[in-house]
Amino acid sequence: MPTIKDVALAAGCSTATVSRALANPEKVTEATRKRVASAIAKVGYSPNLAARNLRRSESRTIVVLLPDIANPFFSEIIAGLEDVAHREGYRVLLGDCEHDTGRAKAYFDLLPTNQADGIILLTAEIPLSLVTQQARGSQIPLVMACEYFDHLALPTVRIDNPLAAARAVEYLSSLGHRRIATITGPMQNPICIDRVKGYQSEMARQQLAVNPGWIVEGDFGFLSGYQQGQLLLALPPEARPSAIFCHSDEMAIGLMKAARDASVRVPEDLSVIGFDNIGLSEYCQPELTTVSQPRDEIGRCAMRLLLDVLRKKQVPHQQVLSTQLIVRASTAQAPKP
Amino acid sequence: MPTIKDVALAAGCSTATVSRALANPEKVTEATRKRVASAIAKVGYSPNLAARNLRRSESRTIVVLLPDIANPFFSEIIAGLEDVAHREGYRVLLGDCEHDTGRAKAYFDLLPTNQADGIILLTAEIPLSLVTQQARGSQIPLVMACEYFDHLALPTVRIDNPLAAARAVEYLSSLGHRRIATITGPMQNPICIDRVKGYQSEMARQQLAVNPGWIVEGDFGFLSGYQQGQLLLALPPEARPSAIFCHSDEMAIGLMKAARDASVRVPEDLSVIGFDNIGLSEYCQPELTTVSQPRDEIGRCAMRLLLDVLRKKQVPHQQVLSTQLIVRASTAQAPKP
DNA sequence: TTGTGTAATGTAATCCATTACATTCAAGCA
DNA sequence: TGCTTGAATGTAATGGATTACATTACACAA
Repeated sequence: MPTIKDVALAAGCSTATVSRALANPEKVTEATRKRVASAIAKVGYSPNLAARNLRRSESRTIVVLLPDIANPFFSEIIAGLEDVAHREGYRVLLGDCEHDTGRAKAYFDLLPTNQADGIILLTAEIPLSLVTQQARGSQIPLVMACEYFDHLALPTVRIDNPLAAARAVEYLSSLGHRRIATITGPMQNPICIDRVKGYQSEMARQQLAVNPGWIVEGDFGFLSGYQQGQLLLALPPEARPSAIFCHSDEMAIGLMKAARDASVRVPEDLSVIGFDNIGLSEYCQPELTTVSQPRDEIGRCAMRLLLDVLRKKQVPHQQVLSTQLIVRASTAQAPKP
Repeated sequence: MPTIKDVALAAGCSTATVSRALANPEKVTEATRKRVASAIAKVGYSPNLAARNLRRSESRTIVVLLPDIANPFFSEIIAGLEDVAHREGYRVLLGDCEHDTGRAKAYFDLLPTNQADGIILLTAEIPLSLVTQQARGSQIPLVMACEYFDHLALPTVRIDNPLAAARAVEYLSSLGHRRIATITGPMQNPICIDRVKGYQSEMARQQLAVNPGWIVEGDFGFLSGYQQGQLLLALPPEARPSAIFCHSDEMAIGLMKAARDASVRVPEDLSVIGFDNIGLSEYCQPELTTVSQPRDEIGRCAMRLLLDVLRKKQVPHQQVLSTQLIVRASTAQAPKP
C-alpha cells in the first residue's frame, strides 16, 4: 500500500504539502494541488486512517447502541442515521446489546481509546453509571433517541409519548369504547411509563374508569402480546376490554393472534391499536391501526445532533418529533353491550 | 488518557516490558507481571487501538455487507455473526448497501487501508469487479453467506436451495396440488435461479406441467408478493394455481393479503409456502408454512470461516447447512376441481 | 537596492504501541 | 575461575499522517 511519502516523491514535494493539499487545499498553489492530485492517482494512494486517527485523536466512528437488532422498529432509524453519517464522512458501528449490559460497557470503552467519537443510545437498558460517569468527567458526546433517562439532561430526540398514547385512547373513546386496556413495554422504561400516563390521563379526561388489571406489561415482542392478550381476553365479560392499546405493533399482532385463538373477532368484538407502524402492520389481518413514528427522521435528527455536539455547537436538549395515528382495519365502533 | 509510558513509569520498567506483559505474559516474570497489572489498574490504562492497529496493520474489524438492514431475515444472521466476532475480540461494521453499489465500494476500500480485516458478503448485489479484483491481487479475506457468485470459488456458507425448493414442491404435490406456481426473488440472484431449478425439476419429477406464467419475479418484499399474487390469482380458472411457493415469507404474507382481497381462502382455496421462517410467520393469519433456514448458524459459520481465513487456516470452500420445511396452517389438501 | 511582509513549502516532532536488536544477569558447566 | 547459555529486560526504530515551527521565495514599498 502506497503511503503519503510515495505521493510526495511522485509529486516532487514534501509529505506536509501532500497532507495540506488534501486537508487544507487553500493553503497550496493551484499548480501543486494538481501535481499532488495526479501523483495520488498515479500511485493509487489512500490515507491510512489508523495513522490519521492516532494523530488526530479521533476515529470518525459513531457507536449506535440498541437493545436488539432483530427488532424491525430500529431498522429504519438506523437507515436514517447511517445516511447522515456517511454523508458527513462518519462510519456507524452498530452495537447490539441484546439486553446484556456487559456489552454496553465494551462499547463505551471504545470512546476513551479513540476508537469511537460518540455514542447514540437507542436504549435505556444500560447501566446508568456508564452514562453519568462519562457525562460528568470527560463530557462524552452522547445523544439519545426514542428513549431517555429520567434525571439526566442529555440531548435527546424523541416523540411526545404521553400525547401519542392519549390520542390513541381518545380515538378509541370516540368510537364508543369504555373498557380500554393497554399492553405496555417494559415498565422500567421511561417511555412506557409516559405512555401509561398518557393512557391514564386521557381515560380520566373521558371519565372512563381504569381497571388495574387492564394495564399489563409486555416486552414489545410478538409472544408477550400473545400471552398478555390471552390474559386480558380471559377476564370476566363485565371486565373484559373492548379495545386494547399496545405499545408496539408486534405485540398488537401477537394480541390479534390470541384473539383469533379465542374466537374473538377483530375489530367487531375487539379493537386493537399498535405503535410504530412497522412495514408488516399493513399486511397483517386485519390491517393494523397504529401510531406512526417518523423513524427515518428520528435517526437523522439524532445523528445530526451528535455531529453538532462533536463540533461543539450549541444543541437543543430536547427535540420532539410528531406522531400520527394511522387508522386501518383493526379498530371499529365498540360492540353494543 | 494514560499511555503505556505512564504504566511503565508506575511499574518501574520499560514500555516494552509492559507491552510484553500484556501480549506475551510468558516472556515476563511472575513478579513483573503483577507489578505491571497493578500499575495498569492504578493509572487506569487501556491501550490506544489506533496506535496498535497502525503498528500491527490490522483493525480487528470485520465488515458485513448486506442489501438491506430493514429486512428481518438478516437480523438473526447478524446476531450470530456478532456473537462469534465479539468472543474472538473482533468488531463488526455493518454495511447497508441499500442496493446501491457505490456504498459497497466504499466498504471494500476500508480493507487496503487497514480499517477492516475482512468482509462477509450477505449479498451478491455488488459490482463483481470489487470481488475479482481483490481476490486476485491481494487475496482479500472474503466470505459469502446465503448468496454466492456463479463462477467464483469463494468460501461460502449456504443452504441447498434447489433441494429446499424441491422439498416444498414435493410437499405441495403430496397434498394433491397439480397447478403450483412460484413467486421468486430477483432473478439476477443465483440462489433464486437455484430455487427455480429445484421447483422445475421437482415439477418434472412429479410429472406436473409448468405454465410459464406460473413463474413470476418478486423482490422479497411484502408489496411484490401482493402484486404478483394479484396477477397469479387473476389467471383464468383452468390456469389459476392452487398452491404458490414464495421465495420469502414477506412475499408469502403479501400474497395472502392479495388472496384475502380477492376472496380466495387460504388454505382452503390456495396453499401458500414461504421461505426463511421469520418471527412473523408464526403470527400471521393463517400461520405460514415455510422453509426454515438456520440463520443464527449461518452467521456463526460465516464468521468462523472468515476468522479461519484471517488466521491462514485451510478452509472448506463450501459449507452447506440444512433446511427444514415447517408445516403450519397456510397449506392444505388441494381443493376438489 | 534593501527591507518587510506574506504566501508557499519544507523539516522534524508527534501521536502510542510494538518489536527487532542490544544488554544485563545469573545459573550451569568445564 | 572463566565461559556459555538463555531468560528477562531495556533501547530505539517503526508504522503513516499531521502540524508547529523554520525556511524560502516573491511582491511591493521605501
